[in-house]
Amino acid sequence: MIDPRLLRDDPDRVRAAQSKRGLSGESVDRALSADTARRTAIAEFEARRSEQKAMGKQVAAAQGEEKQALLAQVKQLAADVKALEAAQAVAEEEWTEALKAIPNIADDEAPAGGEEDYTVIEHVGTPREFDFEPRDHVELGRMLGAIDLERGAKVSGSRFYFLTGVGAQLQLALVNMAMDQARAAGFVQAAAPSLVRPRAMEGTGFLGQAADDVYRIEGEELYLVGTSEVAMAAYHADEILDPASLPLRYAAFSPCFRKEAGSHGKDTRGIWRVHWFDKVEMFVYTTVEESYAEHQRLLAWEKEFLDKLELAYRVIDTAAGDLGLSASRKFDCEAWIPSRKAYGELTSTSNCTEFQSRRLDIRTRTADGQTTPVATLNGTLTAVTRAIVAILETHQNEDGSVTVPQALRPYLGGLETLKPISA
RNA sequence: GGAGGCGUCGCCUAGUCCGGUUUAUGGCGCCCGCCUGCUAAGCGGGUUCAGGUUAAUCCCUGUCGGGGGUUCAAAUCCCCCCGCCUCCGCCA
Repeated sequence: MIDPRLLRDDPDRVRAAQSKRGLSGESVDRALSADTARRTAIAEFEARRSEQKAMGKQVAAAQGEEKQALLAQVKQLAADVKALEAAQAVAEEEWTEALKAIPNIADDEAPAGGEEDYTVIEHVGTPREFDFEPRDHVELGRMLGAIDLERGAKVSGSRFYFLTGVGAQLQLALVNMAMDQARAAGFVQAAAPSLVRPRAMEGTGFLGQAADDVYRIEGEELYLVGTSEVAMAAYHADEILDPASLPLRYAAFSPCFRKEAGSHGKDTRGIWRVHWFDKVEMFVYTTVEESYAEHQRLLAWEKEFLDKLELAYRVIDTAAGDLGLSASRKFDCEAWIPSRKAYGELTSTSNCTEFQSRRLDIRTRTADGQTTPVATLNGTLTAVTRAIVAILETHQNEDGSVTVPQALRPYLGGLETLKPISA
C-alpha cells in the first residue's frame, strides 16, 4: 500500500509512477475520490457521535419524566449514528480497496517500461565454451541418478520431480552453504511455515495480480506460499520494532509452491520451472532511508553465493512494468544456462519499501519517537532447483560427470566430482 | 476431535456477576521538571495506537484479542471467530 498522504498531497507523482509501469491513472483518480468521500463520511459520523455521547451523559444523570423525554429525543440520534457509522465503514472499505490496487511507486532509478526493458548492470564471468556437445540437466540428472522426473510426474504430476542420490545431497549442500553464509553475515536463521493465512498472503501483495499463481487449501483459510518472503514479512505484523534492533535480517528456509498458471508449455523440460522447490531467502526489515543501501548489500550477498558456485551470470535492473505489485526496485541475477543458450533467473532481490509494512502494520520509531512504517526487502540466496540446473550444466564434463565447485565440496563430504551411475 | 479456563494502553493489575459521574484504576518501567555537592531517595507532571481537524497546538472520534448483535448508552450482556493455558482422545 502506498502512502495515503503522498496520494493526497502529490497525486501527479503517483500518476507519473503509474505511467512508468505502463498503467493508466484511473486507479489514482478512484483512490483520490474515495479518500475525499471517506473523510466526509468520517466527519459526519464523528460529529453525530459526539452529540450522542454528550446526550448520553445527560440521560444518565436525569431522573423520571425528564429522563423519558431525553430518551425519546436521543433515540433518533442513535439511529442516525448507526447509519452514519455504516456509511463510514463502506467509504473506508472502498478507500482501502482503491489504495491497495495501486502498485508500489517504482524507484526513480528503475528503468521505465515492461518485461523487455530491463537494463543490464554488469556481467560476471564468461559463459563456458564447450569442446564437446554439452548435455542438458535432464540428461545429466538421469545419468547421475540425481533427478527422477518420470516418477515425479507419476506421483505428483507434471512439473514435479524427485531429487535422489547426489541430487538430494546437492540440495542439502546448497541449503547448508546458503545458511552458513547467511549466519556468517549476521542473519538470524529461520525455518518458516509454508502454509499461511490470507492476511500474510494479502499483506505481501500476492493476492492481487499474482493470485492465479497461488495454491489454496480447500476448505481451509490457508495458502501455500510461493516464497518464504510471505511468512517472514508477516512474522513481525502488528509490531513496532525497536529502531536499535534494525536492520533485522533473516535467512529463511522453506518449500515454495507455485501454480505457474499461464505458463503452460513454457519451460516444460526438466526442473527449471516447477510447482515445488526449496529455497533459502534473505528477508530484511530496516528503515526506508537505509533500504536502498541494504538492497545493494542483498545483491552483493547473492553475487557472493553465485561466485562460490563458479557460475557466469549477469545482473539486471528490472523495468518498472515487471516489478510486481510490491517492489519499488528489483535486481535479478541471471546465470548462463548452456542448454538454453541464454541467461536465466537464479536469484532476485526486491526493495518493497513501505508497501508491505503498511499492509501488515509493521512500524518503527523515528528519532523524535513518532511511529513510521519500516521498509521490507527480500533476496534469494538459493533456489535449489535452478541452482542445480546451473551447476550441473555449467560444470559438466564430456563423460557426463560434474566437477563440484570448490566452495561446495565441504558440504558434500569433500566430493570433487559427481560421477554417472549409468550411461 | 472433546471439555474447561483465560485474553484490559511496554510489563503487572482494578473494573466484567448487578451496563451509565470510567475522560478505563493503581503499581513497575520510561520521559520531563523541582529538590539535591553528585547519585539515590522524595515531590510534581507526562507516558497505547490510529483517524479526523489544524500552519501547529487545542479539540473531536475510534481503540479493553478480532468481528457482529442487543440498548438511548457496552471493557461489562448475547453470538461467531482467533490465540494462549489445563485435562482427555488421537498421532509423527
